[in-house]
Amino acid sequence: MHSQVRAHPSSGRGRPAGGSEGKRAAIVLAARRLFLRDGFERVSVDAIAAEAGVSKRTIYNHYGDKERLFLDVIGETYNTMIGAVVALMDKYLTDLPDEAVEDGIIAFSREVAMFAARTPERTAVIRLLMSEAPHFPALLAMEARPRGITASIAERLARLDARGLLDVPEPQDAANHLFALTMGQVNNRSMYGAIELSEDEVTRMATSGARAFLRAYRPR
Amino acid sequence: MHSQVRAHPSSGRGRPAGGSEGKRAAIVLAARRLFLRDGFERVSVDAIAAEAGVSKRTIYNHYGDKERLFLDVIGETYNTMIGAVVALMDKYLTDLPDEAVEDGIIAFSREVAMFAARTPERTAVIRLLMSEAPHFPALLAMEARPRGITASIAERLARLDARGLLDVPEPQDAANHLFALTMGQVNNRSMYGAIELSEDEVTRMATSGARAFLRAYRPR
DNA sequence: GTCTATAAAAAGATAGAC
DNA sequence: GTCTATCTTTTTATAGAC
Repeated sequence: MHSQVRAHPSSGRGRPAGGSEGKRAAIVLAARRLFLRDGFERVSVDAIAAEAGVSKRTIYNHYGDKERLFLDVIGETYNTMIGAVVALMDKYLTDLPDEAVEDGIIAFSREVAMFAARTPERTAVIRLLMSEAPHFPALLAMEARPRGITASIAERLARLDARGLLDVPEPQDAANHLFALTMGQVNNRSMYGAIELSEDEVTRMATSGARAFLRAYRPR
Repeated sequence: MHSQVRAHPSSGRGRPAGGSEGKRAAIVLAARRLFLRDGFERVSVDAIAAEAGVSKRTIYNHYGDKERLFLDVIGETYNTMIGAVVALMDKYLTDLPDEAVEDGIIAFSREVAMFAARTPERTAVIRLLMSEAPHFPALLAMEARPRGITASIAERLARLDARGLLDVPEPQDAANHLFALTMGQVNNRSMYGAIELSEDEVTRMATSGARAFLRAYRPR
């Protein structure tokens, strides 16, 4: 059959060997790497133990079973990725000078689209979430999170509306549209990272998407 | 790779339920059902054999190994789904009377978004494609297909532009935008069907997306 | 072509020593 | 807490009869 997961035992060695906490961290790191790369079913607990440089029994002592380890690790990774996207949102779209709103939104869109296309951990964890959610309903508890992303955009758009720089009667809808026209386009076209997109493609998509957004929401 | 019904070696016509061709069809049906529901790794050849009502050995005689059966079945299912979407595109967006273009595009968007949300075979096969593509590079050969969908939209938009009913200088970009604002929104928000969306939610998303599209591409 | 029966390997989880 | 060694079940794939 196709290759089974066999990690190199050496790759996990050399870390602070001492305490229980160090081993736990090594397990999390190894599990994240392997789960994101190969999915739940294709990764064996043996492989995680080898990659982390601990025995399999130690993993079972810490987490009880493979499923719990998976949910723990993926949940944490997902939250980290959502946080990174929200941070990106907060970094841009703030304090745009009146005359640079349109350029600012275009630059923001490019940045966000490029981030979407070039952060393999983000795409991998979302692909994993989508494919495993039917088998681990607990994963669906995280569904509410992405709202935070567009909520963050909506807040900025409402501010731009208040300054009369955009015409955004429904900020939440508009935020969804900006998201769909930039990051959403990248997600769909790349199949969440399964298909590689060139930098040019991403830039063109984001730019044309942002321009369409501006035509729709520019004050008349 | 591609999966067509093989030419029957002995019989001239028909398909006796107990014959080789009948069994092959039963295998395909069972495999599609189980793979779409549970993914590649979670489905055993034993389970497929039981579901199809044939022996495991018969499956191996027909397909050689599990991977080939999977690629065959998923490839055929994916092509079928793409065809259904393109057919939907072709059904709408044609012969819109001058005064009903905007309403027609909104109706089209709702229809397409609802189809996207309510066709579990479509979402399941795309989720499967995304999650398995890294392990089966052959699946990536299908990546070119989705272009057919937006190309179909682009053609209609260009026609509406020629009639002066829309202002669409770049039909392919505009088609991508309409797709992103309707079906794309549904795909992203539902995580390709992993999260259930209410009918109201889908309708609201599609309607607001179509209206944003129209504001961006309405003639001035 | 199709079936029953059976390899051969790998998986998740546990026992018991230290 | 951690390790080595082992149990039990399930998996893919094949042998050989009909």
